[in-house]
Amino acid sequence: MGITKRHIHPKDANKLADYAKVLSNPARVAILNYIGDCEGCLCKDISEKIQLSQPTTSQHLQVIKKVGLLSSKMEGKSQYYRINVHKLNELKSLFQEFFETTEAKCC
Amino acid sequence: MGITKRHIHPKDANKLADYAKVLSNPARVAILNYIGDCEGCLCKDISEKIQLSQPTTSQHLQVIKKVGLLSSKMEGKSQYYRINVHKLNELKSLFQEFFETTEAKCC
DNA sequence: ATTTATTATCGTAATATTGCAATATAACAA
DNA sequence: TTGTTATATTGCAATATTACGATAATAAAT
Repeated sequence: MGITKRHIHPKDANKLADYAKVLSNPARVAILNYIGDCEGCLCKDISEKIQLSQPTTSQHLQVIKKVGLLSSKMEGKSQYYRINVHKLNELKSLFQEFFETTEAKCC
Repeated sequence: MGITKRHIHPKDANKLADYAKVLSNPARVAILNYIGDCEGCLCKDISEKIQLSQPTTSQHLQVIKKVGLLSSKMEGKSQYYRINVHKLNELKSLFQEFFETTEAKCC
């Protein structure tokens, strides 16, 4: 089918899976690593750094932004991307909790 | 294209993405949650619990097993799946490190 | 031997994802 | 206005993923 049956799974499972999906592509992980390195990054610079075309890079940026991990502000013709630390910490807690409860249960 | 250009990305990025991909489907997250609850789980029971067909459940189990998060042993006609705690902790550390270094860099 | 129970694999259809070229959009500069 | 620069969007082709029915494979029970 290709379609995931989200409705049959617990909310928590869907939520974690959604966040994991953002991290499930190495280009997006590389983007987050790179953005972490500078403060306010341009799509063009990112695309050069990660060696993907500008349209592809832009699309990945939208995917990451959609879940709230990125914020951006326009300045002139440049769009500066930043990591949303608040959201990053939310993810960090979610994953940590998942691993910890899973470990606690299975032992 | 549909094909991910793994070779252009850093090893770390590919590794994290590979693990994230396993968690990027709510059925697999639900499976890990359920297996955490019991010690040694049957595919049949899991498929009933998560409400997916036996073949689909079996496939998801193989995906999780492939990255080393599950071990299994045959007993009679039953296959008992267990969580590999060692691998689980490896993932936990990897994700934690990713979030922490990303946070440290961006502030 | 035949049935029953459990799991894995194969084949297939539907949908999703990835990546790029081409194009559109927007802001500034000359 | 025209040109330049940076980004987003659209359309598309190739591939991946998801889910299931049908079928095989295995072991125990009758």
